Amino acid sequence: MHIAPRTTDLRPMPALCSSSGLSLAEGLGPLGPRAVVVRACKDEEVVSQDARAEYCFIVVSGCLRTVRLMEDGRRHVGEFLLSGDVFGWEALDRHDFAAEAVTPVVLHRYRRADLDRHTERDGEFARQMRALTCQRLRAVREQMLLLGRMTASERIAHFLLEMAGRLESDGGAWIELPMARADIADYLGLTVETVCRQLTHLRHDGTIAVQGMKVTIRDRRSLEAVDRAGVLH
Amino acid sequence: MHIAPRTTDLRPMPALCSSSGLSLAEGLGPLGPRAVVVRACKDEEVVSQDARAEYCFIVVSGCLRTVRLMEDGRRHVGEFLLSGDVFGWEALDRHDFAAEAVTPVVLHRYRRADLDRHTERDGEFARQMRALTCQRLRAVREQMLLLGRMTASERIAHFLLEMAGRLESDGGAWIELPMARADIADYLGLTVETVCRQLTHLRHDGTIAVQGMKVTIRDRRSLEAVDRAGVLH
DNA sequence: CGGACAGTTGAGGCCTATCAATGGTGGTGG
DNA sequence: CCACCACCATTGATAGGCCTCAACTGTCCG
Repeated sequence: MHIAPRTTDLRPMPALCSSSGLSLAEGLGPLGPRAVVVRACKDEEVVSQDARAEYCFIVVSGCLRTVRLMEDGRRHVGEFLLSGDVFGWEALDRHDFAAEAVTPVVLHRYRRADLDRHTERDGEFARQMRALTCQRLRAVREQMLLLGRMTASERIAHFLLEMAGRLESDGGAWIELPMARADIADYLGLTVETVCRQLTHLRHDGTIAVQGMKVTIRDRRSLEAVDRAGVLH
Repeated sequence: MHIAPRTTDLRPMPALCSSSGLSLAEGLGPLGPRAVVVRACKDEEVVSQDARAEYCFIVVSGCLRTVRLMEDGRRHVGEFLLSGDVFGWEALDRHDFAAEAVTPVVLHRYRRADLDRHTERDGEFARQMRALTCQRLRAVREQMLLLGRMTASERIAHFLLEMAGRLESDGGAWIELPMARADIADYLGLTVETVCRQLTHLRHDGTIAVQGMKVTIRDRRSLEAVDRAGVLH
């Protein structure tokens, strides 16, 4: 595993509030596994595809992407990881994808062996980790429906709503997308050009406003009308 | 949850060998949760989408599909479940997809609450269930790459190799696909017509032979050459 | 100021979806 | 036992959505 070179201080696991509503920290007392703070700069690889899965991470700040590459260069982004998200826990022997920093990131790193031991001792912690994995599975399955059956405009609408829900809006309605168009394209199974065109289309409709990486949703109804096509009932 | 009406006998959990190399039965002694045998006929729904997740199932024989529907009728098949596969374990509060019988199936049904209790008592069992969930996650992620970035011919090649690996070949090289073309199409994010055309193309190439639902791979190299595009290295 | 790179927009083509028709097969009822 | 029907599989013709290629713009940074 390729770890960012500036691994720094060692400290007990901090209290951390997960954006997904679950906290890895809950249930871990001062006797729990210790975290190593890891930093990575933009586009740096934190975990290599096929690397032995020795560590597990929590995102403290910043954004990462999980990436799979094909021989001929085609790329797929599995998911974006934001503050509070956990990754590396669901690996078996090896990571089956790479994790790269989309922005500069701060992570807490845990030895999986330590967490495994802790899991066996703390039933509540085990339950939470299991729930985390199940949530991940649910999210990935929803993405499968998107990739298999949705049109480009539906994918974009879905993506914008997802990000609006996960990212902090700074008081106003503006959200700052941390990732580039290419990342969005590889996440949605589209090309950069198609992503641009769809955004332009929504902009001309007045549904959204775009300024570089900043986006604001002006007409949430319209977006949801497109996105709702993907939900039963 | 809509359970097949012919729920029958009650019996202690049987020894069962999973096709994925893991057995839910392992680690469960005679004191483990009890299984109810459930049967469902072709196309019968075993679990409804959004139903409360009360039960967990192991496939004893037959084949099922997990299905998600969109308002306008578009359908997505998440995965095919074969003998030894477990489903319902990874649900949180509710199942986020339906499970339908592709062929007549026999299942063993467990109360999730019972399994949860057993999980807390038996660390080895818990580890196995966790590994099962992780394997499922890995499989679903691979499918994401397929849906997001592979061409129709690559998807078909990948599918045939996957099924050849999972299904019993009857001594000869012939495998009997349990599912219809429409199921394959919804699984691969294609249309029925495209699936047919790709199979025809492979047949004309001499790569495979097709007789209805029976398929045999005549030139494995060719298939792998197409499929390998999806794997790194 | 210039080069690199991300984003945007345009033109054209290809792959796959859509629509339509035919062939094959299994089940059912006369 | 066979005719009929429903359904699935297959094949063809056409259209459309998204990709590919290309040019241009804007921005950041050396």
